[in-house]
Formats: sequence, C-alpha cells, structure tokens
Amino acid sequence: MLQSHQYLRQFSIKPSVQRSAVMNFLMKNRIHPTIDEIYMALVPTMPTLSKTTVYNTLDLFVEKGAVQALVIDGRNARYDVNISAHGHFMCKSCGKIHDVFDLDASMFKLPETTDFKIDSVDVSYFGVCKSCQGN
Amino acid sequence: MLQSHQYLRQFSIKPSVQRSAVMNFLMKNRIHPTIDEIYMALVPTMPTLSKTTVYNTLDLFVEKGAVQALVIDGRNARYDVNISAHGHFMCKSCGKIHDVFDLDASMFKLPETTDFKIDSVDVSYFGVCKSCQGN
DNA sequence: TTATTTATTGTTATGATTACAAAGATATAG
DNA sequence: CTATATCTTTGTAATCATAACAATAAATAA
Ligand SMILES: [Mn+2]
Ligand SMILES: [Mn+2]
Ligand SMILES: [Zn+2]
Ligand SMILES: [Zn+2]
Repeated sequence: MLQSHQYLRQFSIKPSVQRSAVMNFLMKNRIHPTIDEIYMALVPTMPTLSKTTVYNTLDLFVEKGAVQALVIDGRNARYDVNISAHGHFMCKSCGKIHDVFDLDASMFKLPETTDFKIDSVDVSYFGVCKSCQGN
Repeated sequence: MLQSHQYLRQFSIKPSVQRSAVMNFLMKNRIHPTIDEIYMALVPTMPTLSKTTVYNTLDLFVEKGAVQALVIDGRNARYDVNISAHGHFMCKSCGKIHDVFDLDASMFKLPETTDFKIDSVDVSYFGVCKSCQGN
C-alpha cells in the first residue's frame, strides 16, 4: 500500500511528522472525518500536536489537491483523501457520511453554462441511513 | 404575485409580522442570503427584530418545506425560497451564489443504492464567476 | 556556523449557532 | 368580556468552529 509520505510527495508536500500522521489517518480512516476527529484521534500518541497544525495541514492538503474538502456537513468541514469524483450521503439521524459511488459519470460533467469557470462539483444526498431506519 | 403571507399559509405557517417580513425578503431577493444578511436588511425598518427570531423563522420555514437550506457555503447557512430542483454555483472569489438551472433532470434522480432513504439532493459547483475572472 | 526559510505551537479573537428563560401577543373557553 | 392556555418574540449567555497572529522550533541554505 502507498505510504502517506510517498503520497504527500506526489503533491509536492514536504512530509513532516505531523503531516504524515494526518495523511496516514485519512488513508486508514475513510470516514470523512472533521478536524476535531482527526485531532482527537492523533493527540494521544502525539501529545504536543496542536489543533492549529491540523487546520494548517488540511488547508495545505486541499490547496495542493491531495484531499478534497466536503461541505455536506453544515457544521464542520470534512475531509476525504479519495479525490475521485463520487457523491456523498449524510444521515440526518446519526450524522455519518457515506460514499455514493454508483452515480453516472455525467453527474460530474459541467453544465452548458459558460459564464462560470468551474473547478469542482459536490453531489450530496441527505436522508436516513439503513441502520437508523429501524428507530 | 403571490403574497408572502399567502405563501406561508400554503405551508401551514402562521404569518406573523416577522415571518411575513422574512419571507417577503426571500421572495424579492433571490440571492441565497445568510441569516445575517436577512437580519441586517430588515432591522432598519423593524428595530425590535431579534436575530434569534430570524434563526427560529428560517428553521421553521425549512422544517415546513417552504424554503430550502443550502450547505454550499461552508461558513454560513443560506436560504432559497426556490424549492424546485436546481443546482448552485459559488464563486470562490466574491462568494456570490448563482443558480444553475440548465442541469439534466437526471442529476436529481436518486442513485440505485437502496440502503439509504434519500430526502434531498444538493448539486454544488465551485469556481470563479464571470465578473471575477477579469482580476 | 550563521542566516534564512519553513513548520509547529499556543493564545486570543471572531463569528455563527444554539439553549434557555422571560416577556409579549394571540387565541380560546367559560 | 375575562381568564387561561398557547404561540411567538426577545435578550442573554453559552458553545463551538475557525481564523489571526506572534512566538518558538526545526530544517535548509549560504
Ligand atoms: Mn468520499
Ligand atoms: Mn437557488
Ligand atoms: Zn444513520
Ligand atoms: Zn465572483
């Protein structure tokens, strides 16, 4: 499997200890985590880690195109190391965010409107996930 | 043109003075405003208006289905009285949000995945708008 | 080594949203 | 009409995510 520091170099990001740790977490926990979730997961083994560094790191990753930021959650920014075109589903009940891969590729085509220079597309679904439907 | 208080009654919302004013603003200013923009626009002519009331009012409108909340802006919630299926474009430079109507209807069809009970779909584009491309 | 750049940290500020209780307005029963 | 219950608005305070900023530390270049 591709190591986090190798992946970072592909995007011209110098792999510091903190950056590698954040990227490693993203690669192994593909749950679209928030800044706080990343920080809370890493700080036990990196006691000097600052949340500011997590913010800086993710901003850099997005700027360099190594991860994508999701705006599906109105409250927090969420991050996805899978930068391929795919949709997301957010459960209104448990808040978990799932990938939606079975979308037609045309979903991510740009519309005919030429007034805008479009860089990225977000396709977001909202509803109730399987395990929450029982409640 | 449909009056705001008539529109509210269609969604079983009692039209108080504040609610009608907020809805009237949304109907006449289809710019996907934030809570703060709505409050700032109304408070000069309604000096006792509370921002809490604007929050409560928009929450009620969304709950009753009279407006849709957009998550395209990571910072603020934005509201749209146009509840038909259409996409949005956000300019990274000026922050303005434009409607994208020329999307195929299939964009808003639900995917084959049956594990999720899907209530709504958001299609959001990000980039630079025409007038900001000159800079 | 020394100077310069880059990365990380901690503190503080800002701004959006929520929680909650009090006050005011409206509707309804008697 | 008047009392009572319900709905609506208001104000304050708390919470929480994020940004700004300066100080420290580490890495790199000269
Ligand atoms: Mn994903
Ligand atoms: Mn719109
Ligand atoms: Zn769920
Ligand atoms: Zn613009």
